Amino acid sequence: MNIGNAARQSGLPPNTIRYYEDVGLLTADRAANGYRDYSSEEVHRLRSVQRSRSLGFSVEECRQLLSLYTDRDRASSDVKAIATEKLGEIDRKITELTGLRNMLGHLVENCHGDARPECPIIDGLAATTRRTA
Amino acid sequence: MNIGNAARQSGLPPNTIRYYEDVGLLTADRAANGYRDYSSEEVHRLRSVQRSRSLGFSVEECRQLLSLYTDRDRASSDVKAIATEKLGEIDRKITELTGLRNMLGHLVENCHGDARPECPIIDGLAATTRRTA
DNA sequence: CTTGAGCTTCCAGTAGCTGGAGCTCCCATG
DNA sequence: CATGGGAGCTCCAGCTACTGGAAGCTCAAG
Repeated sequence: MNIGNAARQSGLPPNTIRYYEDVGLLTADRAANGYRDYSSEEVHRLRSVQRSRSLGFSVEECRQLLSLYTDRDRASSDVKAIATEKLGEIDRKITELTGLRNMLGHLVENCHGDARPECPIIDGLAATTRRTA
Repeated sequence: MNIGNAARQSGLPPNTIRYYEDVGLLTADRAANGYRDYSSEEVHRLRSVQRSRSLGFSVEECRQLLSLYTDRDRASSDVKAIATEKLGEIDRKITELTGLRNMLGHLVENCHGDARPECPIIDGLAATTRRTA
């Protein structure tokens, strides 16, 4: 599969995929004509990076996450340590997103949606933010 | 409160806070000596930006999110539209994080944590990724 | 009144793309 | 078989969002 197809399937622009290759996040086979050639496994890796990046993980963190299910030579204790660390971050992110979600959910439910600049929930938000702090 | 204190309370480095001021994401009062002076409200805004950025929202999106509970002159319909749009994104992020969480959770639970390079779950991960695709 | 931590501005550098120029390649159509 | 267009290639410049450091000012403690 060439890069355009891989791009569509992974949700990443071709240039970004090339960039990830440049920085060693992934490798691509080359066809006889010099075109990059992606297996479906590599496309899954691409998707995984796309997802992780959009969730606020750095490229370095993506590298770690990828290594969890790619480096079969890696010791299990290593896998466990990294996975556990990332789990903590993920749980924190989920908690924070859920808080944000609730806040915006209230906003949507309680606002009138008309042109009136009065939104009863907005006043509560500072307090909400304060509680989370 | 001066910038160092605001930095500790918001989790953002001072230079980043100054940068956010440069790009107009927030404003800071100035004390007589020229030092920036932050109210607790502004610290909450900082925390909110820190959180949103770490969750993969761009600075522009943070600007929108901030405006939801700051611009009291904004029409409610506007607030509702933006909030609804962001809600969708947040739900998607939560779903993806939950998927990632489950994957890593299995990894941690089922790996031995010793030096053996055999981790029974790793084989399943490609399939998991495939299912999510 | 000095010392040092913390503040100021400004500027250079880095991470992570993004878009474009200038080229080649492939394939469908005339 | 030629040819036009869409997709690939490399390389490079530019952008976003910081990050770190220099050079200088401020303030509280000793």
